[in-house]
Amino acid sequence: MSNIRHALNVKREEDFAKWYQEVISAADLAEESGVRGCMVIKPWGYGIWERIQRLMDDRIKQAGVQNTYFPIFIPLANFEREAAHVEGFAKEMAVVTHHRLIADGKGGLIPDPEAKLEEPLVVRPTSETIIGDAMSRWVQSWRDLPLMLNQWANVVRWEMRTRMFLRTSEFLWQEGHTAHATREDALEETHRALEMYRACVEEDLALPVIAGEKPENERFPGADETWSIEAMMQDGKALQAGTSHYLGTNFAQAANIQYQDREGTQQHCHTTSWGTSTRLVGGLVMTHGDDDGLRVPPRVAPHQVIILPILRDKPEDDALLAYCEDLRAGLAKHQALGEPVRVLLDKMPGKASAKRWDWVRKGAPIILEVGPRDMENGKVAAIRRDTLWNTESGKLATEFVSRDVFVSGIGQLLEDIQDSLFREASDRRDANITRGVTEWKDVVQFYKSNGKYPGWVEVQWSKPTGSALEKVVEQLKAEKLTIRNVPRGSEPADGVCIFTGEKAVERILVARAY
RNA sequence: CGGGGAGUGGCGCAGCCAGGUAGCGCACCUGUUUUGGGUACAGGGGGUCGGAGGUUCGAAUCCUCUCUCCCCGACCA
Repeated sequence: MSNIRHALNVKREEDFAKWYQEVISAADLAEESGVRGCMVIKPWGYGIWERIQRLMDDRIKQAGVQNTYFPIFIPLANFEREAAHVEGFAKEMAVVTHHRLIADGKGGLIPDPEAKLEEPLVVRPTSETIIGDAMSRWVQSWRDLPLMLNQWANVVRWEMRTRMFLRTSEFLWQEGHTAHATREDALEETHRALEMYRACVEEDLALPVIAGEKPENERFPGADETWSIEAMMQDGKALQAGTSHYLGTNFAQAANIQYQDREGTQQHCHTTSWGTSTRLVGGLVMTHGDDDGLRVPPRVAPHQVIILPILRDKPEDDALLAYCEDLRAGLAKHQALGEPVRVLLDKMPGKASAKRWDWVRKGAPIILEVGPRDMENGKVAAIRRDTLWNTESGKLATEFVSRDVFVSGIGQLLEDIQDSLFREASDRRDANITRGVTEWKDVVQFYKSNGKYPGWVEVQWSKPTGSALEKVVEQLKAEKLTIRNVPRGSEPADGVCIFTGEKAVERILVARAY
């Protein structure tokens, strides 16, 4: 318990924001770059992102969506077309105005005034406009629909305040863009993407989420409907982990995406867009991290098993390494969670004990220590990252098991870890959603008295619009609260609106958010 | 972008108020010791003190400007 000596210097309960940063650096995920709001993603962090990409990409392709790549630069005129979109993004755009540098005469360089672009290019904050432009050329007939595209790319949004992975000026993501003949088809796609995100994030990243529709004030600029999956972090705040938008015909009208229907008349397409980003890595940290660093769920772990030979700089090391290599090959032949087990034999020089703590902080699901005596006895010393400590003794809960038993059970073990991480997170999430609050003062009181771990509150409302909604948003803002979403498939409303006192029409989740 | 805080070897910090030419812990390297393990001891390497300009005989320390990061707010994935 208290005698446990943790691998990090900051504990979650002491200072969650500081702890988060320490995990990012201690787990070797990323570091500051010196460029405002931009980060360098290091091998372990990028490896996790690559796993997410891989699993998400498989799901995207299974749905019949094709990958493409569009330019990072968007002509200003192109970007200007959709009014709400412009209004939403204009204030956070990076703009390219010159194409050449010249010496400033003081040993430095400045943009060449002679090389000013006739029309500035904006760095994409998202690609609806430029992809819409292509769609207008690619779609002619109802036979061309649906057109379903995706791209993996970087985007730039000039953020006021940034946080590693959660909100950076440049981030990596996937953006799906589809065009359909009818509203029904586009809505179906919007929900299909949302469900795909729910499944990927819950099953692969082990982050329990609540899928639902965003209220009007939280909609994507230019969307008719915005849906999200919301995950609860360990400090009780909500993290939007993925969004899916039904764009109506707004972008189709702006970009002139039309098709000729079976009757020969021109119709505007109904489009959708949906995205998930490197923010998911931040969600992984704030959901599965503990006071010893990160815990990576096996499905997204670049390496699921780390073999650490206890090398002693002696001739016997060769035999031990051969034994470990044999162990590695044996494990790699097994399947876990539908894929070959990913094993790393860490032969890097250095003390095994120091390397063990490095892997603990990084969150490799299983660490195997193999010394000469293990080799002799045919055993391995196995450490499960998700249940690291023996809380009674305050020591690591290392298990000495027979090598053969361990190898044949690896698939089941990794599955157990994946499941238990998800269960731990979803139990915590469920325990911290409070339902049945009917008075606004109780909501205020709730957040006053649960400052450390606010959690979420479900309330009923009358779904006001326009200025009435603005008033509600102001009221929430005063308590640092936001409406997360209207959970999909929740019970119908049966009370009165907590804000207006009118008859309630639906249930919403209220929370503090990242 | 407003308010507050901070940038000193890889990490965490002291020194700055009362200018004199850089220090501690961890990590790292070498050696010895130890060997079911976050070992111990000894020796050693590494920093133009975020950057630029200024004051001064002399600046990590004082002044000006600037960049970056953190916290709070406004904005947002």
